[in-house]
Amino acid sequence: MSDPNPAAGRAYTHVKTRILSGDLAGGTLVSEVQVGMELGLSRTPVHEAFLRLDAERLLTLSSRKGAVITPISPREARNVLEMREAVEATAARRMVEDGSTDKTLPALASVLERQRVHAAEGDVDRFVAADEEFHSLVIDGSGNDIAAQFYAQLRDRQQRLRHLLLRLRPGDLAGACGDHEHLADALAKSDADEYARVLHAHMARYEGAL
Amino acid sequence: MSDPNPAAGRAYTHVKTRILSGDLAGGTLVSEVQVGMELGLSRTPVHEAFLRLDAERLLTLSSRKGAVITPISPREARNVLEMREAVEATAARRMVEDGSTDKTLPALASVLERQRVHAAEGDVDRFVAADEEFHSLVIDGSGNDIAAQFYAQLRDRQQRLRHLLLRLRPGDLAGACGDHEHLADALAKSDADEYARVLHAHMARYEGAL
DNA sequence: GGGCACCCGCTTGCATGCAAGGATGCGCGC
DNA sequence: GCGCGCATCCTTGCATGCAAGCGGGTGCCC
Repeated sequence: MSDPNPAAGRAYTHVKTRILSGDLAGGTLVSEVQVGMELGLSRTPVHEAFLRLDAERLLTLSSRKGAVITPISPREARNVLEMREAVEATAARRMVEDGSTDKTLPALASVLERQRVHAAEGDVDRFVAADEEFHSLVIDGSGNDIAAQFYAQLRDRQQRLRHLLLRLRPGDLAGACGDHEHLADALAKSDADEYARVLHAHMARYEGAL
Repeated sequence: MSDPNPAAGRAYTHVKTRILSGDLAGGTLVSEVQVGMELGLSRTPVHEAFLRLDAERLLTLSSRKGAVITPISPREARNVLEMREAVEATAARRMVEDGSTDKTLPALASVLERQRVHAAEGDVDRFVAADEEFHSLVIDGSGNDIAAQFYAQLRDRQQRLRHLLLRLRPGDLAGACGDHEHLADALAKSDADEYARVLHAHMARYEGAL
């Protein structure tokens, strides 16, 4: 996903990073030549990058006018969290149905352990990385490729929200760890409904924070 | 979505149609020049089309070898149906929470009526179109853009499955209509849980058919 | 006969040229 | 002063040229 072609991949990563970090604000008009100059590339690979980003709804190409960075709608946070919840609850349910939780539980425990350390140290960046890893493990464990594809996009959008809006308060970190512990427990008990309930509360915590 | 640029859009639609209809089987190697010749275009717009289709996972670009049509995995049907169920149940739940079912119910009733006619006439193609319209109305009614985006992709993938595998038996049409009636009723009663239950059964019906 | 190297044709990646479409701002007419 | 039209600059859409990577087939050598 990160090096399909040297030039096009570089352009893609460059622009995407700037969008997700909030460096390029919504509504900004960017041109292919401009980005190309910055990276020493011609328009072609930049155009490719723009097409991919357009498919991800991170910008909108309008013919012969340029590309405008998609503004974040007020409903974006709710939309993202709702979809994350839907996808992940379904993934957990499938793992329970298939009896394949055993393959994922050890990895979850390992991530959770690291996450607790980062929470204690107040290392928010690593904490967030571990948080994402935890949820991704569940998605991947389900074996549903489409869920994984969707989840990757949702992760991007949430990253963009995180940079735009406030950072998590350190006090929330411990609570999130507790949530994850409950989630892992629910999986260990093969209780998909409880997983869904706890996940819903977990998302509500984030929604409150945004 | 269907005419971003004249040439690139034509190439995109052309190739996508052939993939979804099963005309281009999984594993087939297609080249840009080949498609360009067929449509009287140069490689550039065809390349654009390929990039978009790659983003939708309908084909895979491998550098300097060509584009291979993504084969349908044996798990594809289950993956698609699971995600459809997750997304649509969430959409219905939001409509209930927001009390916005009233805006959608009349349209649902209208589609349902048409669908019954098509079922009675055994017009499978129109029936399927109405079926898709019904579900899309629910998704759109939720106002979750991301859900709509995901659902559109799922619809494409399901269309591909439908063409690859057996057609629906006419006997199923009436049953599907009954399901839709139940779904609309659940929405009218603002019972999101019942909607989810009926939807699950509805999807199981399709999964059995594949 | 078997194995290896090379060459050729295929493919795309990227740069560039040309032309068309849209927005802006200036100047003219009123 | 106000409004309209035009010219210009900006943007991208698409075609094409060139080079590089990959695979298949052939021919050589052993």
